[in-house]
Amino acid sequence: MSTMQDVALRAKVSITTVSRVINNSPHRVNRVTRERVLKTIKEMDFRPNALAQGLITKRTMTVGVIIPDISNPYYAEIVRGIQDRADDEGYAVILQNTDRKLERIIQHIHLFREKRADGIIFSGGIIHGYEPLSALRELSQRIVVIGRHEVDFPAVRVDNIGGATLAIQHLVDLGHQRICFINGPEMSTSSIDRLQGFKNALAQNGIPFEDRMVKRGNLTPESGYQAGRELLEMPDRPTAVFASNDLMAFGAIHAAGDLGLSVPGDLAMVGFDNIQLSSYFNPTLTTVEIPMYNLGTAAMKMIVNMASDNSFDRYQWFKPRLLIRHSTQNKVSRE
Amino acid sequence: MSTMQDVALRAKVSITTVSRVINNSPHRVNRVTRERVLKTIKEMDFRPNALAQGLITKRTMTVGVIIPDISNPYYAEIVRGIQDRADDEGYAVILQNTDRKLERIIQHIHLFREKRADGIIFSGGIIHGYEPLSALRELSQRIVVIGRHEVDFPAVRVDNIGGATLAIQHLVDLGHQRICFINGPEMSTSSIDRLQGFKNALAQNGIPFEDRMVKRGNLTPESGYQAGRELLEMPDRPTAVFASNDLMAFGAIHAAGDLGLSVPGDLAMVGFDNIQLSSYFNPTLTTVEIPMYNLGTAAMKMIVNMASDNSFDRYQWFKPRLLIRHSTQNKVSRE
DNA sequence: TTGAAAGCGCTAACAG
DNA sequence: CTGTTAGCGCTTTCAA
Repeated sequence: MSTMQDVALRAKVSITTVSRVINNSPHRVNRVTRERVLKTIKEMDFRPNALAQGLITKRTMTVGVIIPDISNPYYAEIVRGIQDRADDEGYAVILQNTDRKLERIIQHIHLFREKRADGIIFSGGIIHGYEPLSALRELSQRIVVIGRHEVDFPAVRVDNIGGATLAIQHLVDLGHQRICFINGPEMSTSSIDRLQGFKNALAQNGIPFEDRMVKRGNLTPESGYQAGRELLEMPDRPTAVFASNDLMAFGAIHAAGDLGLSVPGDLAMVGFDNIQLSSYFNPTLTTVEIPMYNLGTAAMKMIVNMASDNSFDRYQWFKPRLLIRHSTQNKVSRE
Repeated sequence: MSTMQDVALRAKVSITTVSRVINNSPHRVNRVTRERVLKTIKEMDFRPNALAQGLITKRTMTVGVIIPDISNPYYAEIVRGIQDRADDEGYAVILQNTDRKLERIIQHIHLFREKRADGIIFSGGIIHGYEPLSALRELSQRIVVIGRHEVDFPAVRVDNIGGATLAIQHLVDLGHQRICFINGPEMSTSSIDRLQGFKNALAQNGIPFEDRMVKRGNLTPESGYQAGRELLEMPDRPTAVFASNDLMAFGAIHAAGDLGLSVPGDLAMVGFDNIQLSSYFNPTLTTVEIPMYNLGTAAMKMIVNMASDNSFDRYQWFKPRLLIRHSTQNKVSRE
């Protein structure tokens, strides 16, 4: 692969001049010379070595993104937002999955340090005490987290407590009293917040909370199916189920079907996230919408702002919205 | 951020020695010295600068991945496979979406050249003549494509023609004669192959092919819905629809519902890919399974093999499988 | 077993 | 406007 040296030789200029035209340096370069260099570059199909550039400039135009799992449409959508924005800004994104494993998180952070990523975006809030993230504080790298975290970093957030409350209130308004909750993984901060919202809403409506009304899943349809089955086989079967994400809601609806129960006929169902398929599922899913794509673009934008602007907003909040669809269509009359 | 220089100074050894212990160089280092260096590195939380390393070694331990769209669960699953394998092998992956736009593909290839990615994995076969990919031939980078392409690169492939044939034959065996096809984007090589399989199967069964039986979508549920509606509103309504991916199949099923038609009661539906939700959708979707995750790991493995082994298999084939579920449950009696 | 020195490909003063 | 020079942080001969 050709180097700037090669270009300089062939264009009969110094390597410095080549550098200047490549970087559109403010330092003026004669028009004729510039054209000649440009032509040579094109002829040789020369591309500057980003490693060498980064070594000097201390900027790699790379951001690292750490998420639990790209197969989850929720994260895929966030990543899409990040990437679109990154593309616009000339950044490349390195993606890493953690499956919420602490050791992998740490390993990925090290990698991003070694590669001198300009910034790191961390999504999928987790509870692991202070350690892994706090290590980042010392770094010169820009950090943005999506969601709530133990450590105080610039953040893009959604009101998960409020979102869950919205969902439960909707169910209560429909007449439901026996409402169950399928929660997400315990290390997840969203799980904690959504459970909180669930409890708040019950309390506000004078409905007693019981532990057995809550099952835990790992955000997959499988786990939603499993949790749904257990819930629906309880003697005092719930009339409504709220799931911590749409994928688990789909699983639970499936479980209902297998038990001969229809949604929304025998059971109301509410999800969380509003992934693309929620409006195509049968029945279409009532859910609490999170603007995932915008979460991604906002986080990336923050990373960019941190470079230039010191007075950028450290926190950005997004409001969840309740989308009422067919899975909660029926009012409850009995009871 | 501390450098090897700093470590050397503090450990009272030469920078060379530090390098040797970091790289586990075959060149022997005294045990005591090594321990001391290691201790110092830990104390200072030193991480070698990958840019500097790459500049010299000409290896970045980075692969670029180019796909149409990470929000599509099909690609998300492939990417997951690539990443898991990359993690195991110590590679980082840079991900780029193209939305099947030629200019973006070219732009991303340039980026990977500048960043000196060791390899590039290209998924989502496209038809753009020779140009963008052929430019890659000259590169020192290792290239692997997933799917069929115009240019001959090491590849991981699936028999799309055979897969489509499987689907149609299943429908014919069920008694269907008026079978429609919702195809994918025209630049996509899979679309071409699946259409071919569709035609082949019809021919084999003596069913005439008509252009109007084929609609084109862009692989989203929305486009499947649209295409489904058009197909189902034809005077001689089809009794079965085959979609080029599961997402469009979901959309088409939704369209059927809106028209008061039930699947599989009034209409049989077959998809392609077997994304995770296909077995949770209502009805569960009969589909042609593609081992997406394995496609990803295989491609990444190939990239790795290309580094060490010159006799690696340039082509790897995966067989699609038909998964029969509820969306094709009913036999056709009328007609 | 250790270190000195050269240089990967580029940018950034500093002169001219 | 153009070029010379000194590194960026590391690996790799080559000596000692």
